[in-house]
Amino acid sequence: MSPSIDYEGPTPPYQQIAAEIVRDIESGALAVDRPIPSESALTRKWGVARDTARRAVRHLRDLGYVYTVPQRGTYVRDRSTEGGEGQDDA
Amino acid sequence: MSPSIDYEGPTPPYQQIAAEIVRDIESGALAVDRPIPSESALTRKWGVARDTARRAVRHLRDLGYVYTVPQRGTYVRDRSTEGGEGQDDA
DNA sequence: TAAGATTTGTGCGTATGTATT
DNA sequence: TAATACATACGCACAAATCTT
Repeated sequence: MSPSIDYEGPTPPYQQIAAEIVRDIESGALAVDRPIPSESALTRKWGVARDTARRAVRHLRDLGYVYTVPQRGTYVRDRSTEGGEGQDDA
Repeated sequence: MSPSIDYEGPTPPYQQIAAEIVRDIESGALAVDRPIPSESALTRKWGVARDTARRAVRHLRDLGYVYTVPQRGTYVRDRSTEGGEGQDDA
């Protein structure tokens, strides 16, 4: 199913994209240590600018859902037992 | 003296700008809870794009040197005793 | 009350450098 | 050599909140 951005609501596009990826992670659609869609992929999939896709990825990193390997890609992080720095939410 | 960016070295411009502000903070030139130069000011002062100025500010935030109040400005954070989340460096 | 300036937040487009495959 | 992907940097624009006049 193709996602769509809501430009009217209060939630910024990059957060909407991040939320979608979070759902994919928590549902298991995106497994641990597997790459999430690239910036280009997100750009095409959502019809947004690269910066927006970048913000989404950065947001996920800030939330601790993923980790980025420079010049390689961004991967799903294991939030279950690895380390204890997992910030749950609010 | 007017600062200048070194575009040749390995240190990206936004980090050079951030480092300069860190020096101002640690020297006391920028006091706690006082605003650091705005993004526009940094843009003019260093002759860089706003994106670069924003990165510098974000970097300072990531390092725990400042905090940003939306639509207000970015201020020097008290890293001495307030809270214990101060990440010293590496 | 209103207008204007200031500042941050967000978005889009593009280019270059570097590393990996 | 080429495609892919990330990091960084440049440009521009508008919105929202704040502050000043």
